[in-house]
Amino acid sequence: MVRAPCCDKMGMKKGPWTEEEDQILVSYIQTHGLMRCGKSCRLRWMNYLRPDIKRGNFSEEEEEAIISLHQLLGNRWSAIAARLPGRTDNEIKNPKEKKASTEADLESFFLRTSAGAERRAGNPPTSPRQSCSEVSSLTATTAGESAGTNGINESFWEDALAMDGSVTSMDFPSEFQGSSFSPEEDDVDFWLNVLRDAGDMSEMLAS
DNA sequence: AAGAGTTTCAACCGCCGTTCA
DNA sequence: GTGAACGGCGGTTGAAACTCT
Repeated sequence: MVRAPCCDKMGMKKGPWTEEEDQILVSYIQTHGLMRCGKSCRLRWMNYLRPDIKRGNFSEEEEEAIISLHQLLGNRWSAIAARLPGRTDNEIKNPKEKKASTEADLESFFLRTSAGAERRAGNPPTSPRQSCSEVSSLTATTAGESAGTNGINESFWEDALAMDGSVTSMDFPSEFQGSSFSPEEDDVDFWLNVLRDAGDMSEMLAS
């Protein structure tokens, strides 16, 4: 599998430099005397100068998304940033200590989720088997293709279901066991919806 | 007012995967 | 097929800004 070049994503040209492009670059450097390596220029552009960069504080929604995605993806800052338009990986990882690194913050976020409401109310976890089977049926109908191409293993399910707080990894869908998995960026929204639905179903089952 | 301590965040580093000659 | 260059990433650093005493 070959990752699509960034140039394709951004509508930029790729491939060998032309004579004309070389001349433009040379004259620019001679005129402006920019003594920066390409890597440094790229970083500056990507993290600061890009016109679509969104500056300023994170909204509450963005903070919650970051916390959720961090639980789901770990320290894959670029993958998290890809789900937050206008935000950079640098911006997200820099204040991470204040976002989700403390138990208190995680608990605070958790208590705002549907499953957290159960925990807050002191209710015992609902049936893991029922909840998990609900999740598995969701994945079977909605994520059939992506499961086939990505593969999903136990650790993903443990991480994902742990977010709900009321289900365990006791009985993962058998078709997902034993295969390797690395969530694709494009699947994150899907998995967040799965987790959200799992929380909602736990409440339904408990009532 | 000023020095110490803390926080913020842009920039850098090094590694790894991809591309291309 | 191979090696150098490049791009992208996560982790880290350090200077500036801010807060506290």
